[in-house]
Amino acid sequence: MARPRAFDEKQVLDAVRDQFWDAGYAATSLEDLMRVSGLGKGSLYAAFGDKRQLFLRALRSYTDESHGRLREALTEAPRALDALRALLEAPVDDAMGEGVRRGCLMANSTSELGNADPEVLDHAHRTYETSTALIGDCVARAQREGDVSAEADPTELARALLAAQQGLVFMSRTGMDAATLAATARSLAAQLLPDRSGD
Amino acid sequence: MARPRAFDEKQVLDAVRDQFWDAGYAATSLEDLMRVSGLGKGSLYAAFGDKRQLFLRALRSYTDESHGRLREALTEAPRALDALRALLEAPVDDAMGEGVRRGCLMANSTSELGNADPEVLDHAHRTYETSTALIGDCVARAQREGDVSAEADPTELARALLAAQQGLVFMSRTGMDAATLAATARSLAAQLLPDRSGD
DNA sequence: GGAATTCTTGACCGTGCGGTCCACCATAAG
DNA sequence: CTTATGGTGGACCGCACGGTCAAGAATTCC
Repeated sequence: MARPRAFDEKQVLDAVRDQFWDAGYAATSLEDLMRVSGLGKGSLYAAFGDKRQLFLRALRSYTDESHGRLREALTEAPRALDALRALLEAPVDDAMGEGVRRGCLMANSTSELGNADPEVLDHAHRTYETSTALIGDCVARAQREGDVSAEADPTELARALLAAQQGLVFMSRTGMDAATLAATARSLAAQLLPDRSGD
Repeated sequence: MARPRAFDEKQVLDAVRDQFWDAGYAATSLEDLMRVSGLGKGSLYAAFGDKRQLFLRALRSYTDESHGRLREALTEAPRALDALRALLEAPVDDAMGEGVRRGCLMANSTSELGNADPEVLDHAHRTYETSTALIGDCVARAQREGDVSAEADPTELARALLAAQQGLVFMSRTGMDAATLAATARSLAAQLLPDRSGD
């Protein structure tokens, strides 16, 4: 054996991910990446390859974690309907936090690079397919629990919810104030997931 | 007087807008702008200032035109409800065209630059306020025409429609196929703008 | 035609980029 | 302690970037 690594790969990926998240891919320089990671160019290149590969690693790490958290949120909620509603109101909850200012890294990356980088586009496609499947499962559970009409197609409703959520996340980035955003989220939730307690 | 300009300002702005639209701000070089506009650096700088100012000009021109077309579509439709539904299905209609591949320039720009450039953020904010107002007027008309529940708050519904539309535009950029996208659009339209012909 | 004025072209500039490379260093095995 | 191995940091490279500028071309006015 020889000299061991002096850095933690996960920590570096997280720092790098935050930098790409804040500034975007093109606007992030290698110097930025060195600064936030604390590593020299040589180490960065030896460990991760060039800037694009490092970006893809950070992006995959981000989507993996996001899906993990999504799965957890959707399955652990006592009632599926509540989890689905929370999905729409999530962009609002941390309306004063970083989530709103930065949006979703996967969405930002798709917007910036989807045209030019087929690999990013493909990753985006797979990511949203997975999200749709996760949400669809939760919709199916809500149906079994009697909170969503049994006639709805779970996948179809999942896609509508996902589109609405992405729209909300985007609207929040335009500087819309928290109260208005919250009202819009509630409005969308009320129409896509109507209250059936009276049935 | 002296030598007149050999180029049409509008044509240059359109060409430049398309370039920024395809590649984004940071990934567009001055050489790209010279190529698509047919102008030399000197002319570009004398006429529009630096890259950022040129970008802002092109962006404003884009949003002005978009709002013009939106206003036209919303007011000229015989029935307001049809115009609102078309709003959601617009991203799908040209599903094979450029609209889907490129998304919305204002949305892309907000995503790329909103964090870093307050002027872009401010422009985004104003733009979506205007869009909300235009759509809200159309919702009010639909209410007068009896196609939308009179209890709904027009502005609120306008925001929900706008969020849904932005979400659809984004989903289309992830490589979702046209049929699935169309189904999602119909699904959202059905829930946000339910058929009241039976009332 | 000449003068004045504006537009156009492209050479030029300094800078910072992404990426390479190598001398040095820390560690583990013998 | 020596040696082998892999990690580290920064000097270095060529390039393309955004931006400047001056000389020349095109036009109008007199």
